[in-house]
Amino acid sequence: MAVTKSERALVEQWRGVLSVHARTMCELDRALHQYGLGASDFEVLDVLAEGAAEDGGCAYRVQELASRVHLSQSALSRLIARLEKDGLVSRGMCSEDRRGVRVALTDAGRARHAEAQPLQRAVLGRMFPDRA
Amino acid sequence: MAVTKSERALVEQWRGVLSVHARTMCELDRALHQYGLGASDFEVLDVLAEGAAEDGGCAYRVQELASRVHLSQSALSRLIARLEKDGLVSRGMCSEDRRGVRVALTDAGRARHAEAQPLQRAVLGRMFPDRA
DNA sequence: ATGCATTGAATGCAAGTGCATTTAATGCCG
DNA sequence: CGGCATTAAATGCACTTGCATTCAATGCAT
Repeated sequence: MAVTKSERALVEQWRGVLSVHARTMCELDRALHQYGLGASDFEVLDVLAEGAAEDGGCAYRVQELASRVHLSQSALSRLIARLEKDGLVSRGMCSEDRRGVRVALTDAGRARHAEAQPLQRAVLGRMFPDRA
Repeated sequence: MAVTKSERALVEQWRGVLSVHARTMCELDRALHQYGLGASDFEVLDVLAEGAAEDGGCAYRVQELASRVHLSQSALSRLIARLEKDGLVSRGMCSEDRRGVRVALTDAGRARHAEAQPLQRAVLGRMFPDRA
């Protein structure tokens, strides 16, 4: 019976995650669309901006981004291509490994992120009622 | 400063959800592919099977499914169409509202679900280490 | 009963995603 | 040095998804 009960709890837990994820993702997507961004786009910009805050470099390898963001390598590659087309990031070659690509926030990208961040945080605040 | 700290916590919380969701979803998808099912497919079968366990009827309106599963109405409609093509569910018209559609598990669907469920539960068990 | 707004589900369409493959640059072993 | 396995990123492709629209059935008001 312990088995049955914990199974039920497991399923409940998973459903909870699913539910929070779906609702938050959906709201985020809607909110960010105002700024011409999808949730994934913002996620990438956010990581880049955070990196830029720490050291001034703000240049990530695609691989590093992939490990911090929940996207496949191919999806990320295309996403970066889109962001570049919109002038929000720039792709530059990597001096120490010419296969690699360095992705950096442009001024426009930094600006867009700064614009969108408050709204994103507001949504998170709404979706995760205190006890944070 | 409290503001800054709770913002950080908020972001951490959200990233946590994102991370658990992505990893679990991915594993589930891989695991269920063995049975020719995607994660969404199983989610629907699971709801139907659960309903069938409670009352014998096991016939849901599409709307009811939509509210229990995290998919848009259109995605669900197509998903049901796929499941029907694979013979796992059947669509029947709804007597009290002829616009409505009743979706029911077929025997094959029930069987497939029964086959896949243990693996799904196993994955959940692995992804949510105890304290469930 | 007739007409009109509303609701349930299906469908056209464009976008984003993952898998598998490709292309380019490295590293290593002989 | 030359060839071969390996790694980084880009691309072909098929599939799923969501939004907007469509089509059919209701229900309500006149």
